[in-house]
Amino acid sequence: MERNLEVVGTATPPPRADATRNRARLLDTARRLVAERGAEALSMDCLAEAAGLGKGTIFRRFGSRAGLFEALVDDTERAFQEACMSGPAPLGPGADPVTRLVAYGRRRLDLVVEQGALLAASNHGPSALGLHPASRAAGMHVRVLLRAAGVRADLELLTIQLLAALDPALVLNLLRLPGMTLERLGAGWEDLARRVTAAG
Amino acid sequence: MERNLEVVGTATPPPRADATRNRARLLDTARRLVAERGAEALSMDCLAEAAGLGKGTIFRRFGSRAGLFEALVDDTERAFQEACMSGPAPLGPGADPVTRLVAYGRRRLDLVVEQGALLAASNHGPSALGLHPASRAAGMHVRVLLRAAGVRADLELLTIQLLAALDPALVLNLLRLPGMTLERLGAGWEDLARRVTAAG
DNA sequence: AAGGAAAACGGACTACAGTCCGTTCTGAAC
DNA sequence: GTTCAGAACGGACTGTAGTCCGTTTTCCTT
Repeated sequence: MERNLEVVGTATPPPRADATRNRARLLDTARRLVAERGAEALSMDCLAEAAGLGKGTIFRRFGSRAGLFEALVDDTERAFQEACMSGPAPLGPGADPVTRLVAYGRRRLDLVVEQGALLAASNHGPSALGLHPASRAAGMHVRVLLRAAGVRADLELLTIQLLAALDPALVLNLLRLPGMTLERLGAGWEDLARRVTAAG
Repeated sequence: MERNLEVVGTATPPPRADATRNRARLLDTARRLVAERGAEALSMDCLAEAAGLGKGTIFRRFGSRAGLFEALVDDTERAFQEACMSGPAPLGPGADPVTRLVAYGRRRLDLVVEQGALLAASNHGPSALGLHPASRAAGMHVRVLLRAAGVRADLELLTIQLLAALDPALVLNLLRLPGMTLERLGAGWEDLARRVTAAG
């Protein structure tokens, strides 16, 4: 008898019951603590104690602090990605590429305002690269839009340069500056996007 | 008798001899350790021991780890800033603004390759803002060039967006990507700068 | 239902940035 | 030269992310 009837080749064994239960418990507790005291104040020791679990369990499950936050924003990121790929225009297909690119940045800025601390904390490493799936998806999306807009350039690089302007940590800090508003950032993004796509 | 003959008004008392000596000793030791083992491997405990000083002294002098690295790159940053303001073209005055902007980014990328780890470690906070003097000077310079190039936009914001593409941590990570070279980054910057300044 | 291998767990442990406060040193005034 | 106020120092202390390995739990096999 095979241990896995569905996939014979690269079979990943199903997670154990306690692993699943504890994962859910950690995420629930984390969400509660974040709601109560903010994302920055959430330490791993604190979470472990509040969830009644060991610290090692957190790191086994999520790999790092950033990995935990990545899991926390996973739903939102999936929904956002879905909206980009198959939702209504102007974010989804239907509008022209530049309009979609503008809408992408504006919606992204909204997201940062809504849950910026979570997003910033979910950034692994020094700066955004195409490592975690969410940022990989973002890069793909923007690159496709740029190509569709007829931009002829090093699209991979241009994409990274554009997305750097939407980096949650950067945006969060900008919003703390006097005289900086979400509207202004949105207008700035639109201007940048139009300039970059203007030449062709 | 006045304690300070030169500046009467807001007189900052001169630093004590031991403070000056220890500051120099810390910087020397730090430079040596960085040369031997790299910037990432330099811990403050380690530096304190190697310099034969207490850890408190480091923090009293430099405020933070980033502050220490800021002091370490201070010479280079000053020279760079000087070259931008009054050096030979195309970096300094003489060339047209767009050419200067292109040269600025290219030279900045060179600097990141030369001492990227130091620059990355000297970044306070989450992402670059106009807080420490070096980045304030960079912002001023780019903003002036954009204005001189006739760009009509939210220049403060556009400057930040452009400089985000030169962030040391980002650039350092990009260079680790397969197929990414300094030349490619330079070309990418040039393309971005020309696109942004094209519209007016 | 019993056995056992592998996965998951727990919490002590390490390494690190940054703080605190009692102690030491400097330099200016007399 | 003595004094002394305040600057500078030292290193123990705190809080944090992440690691390690002996112990416990799961669940497949028989």
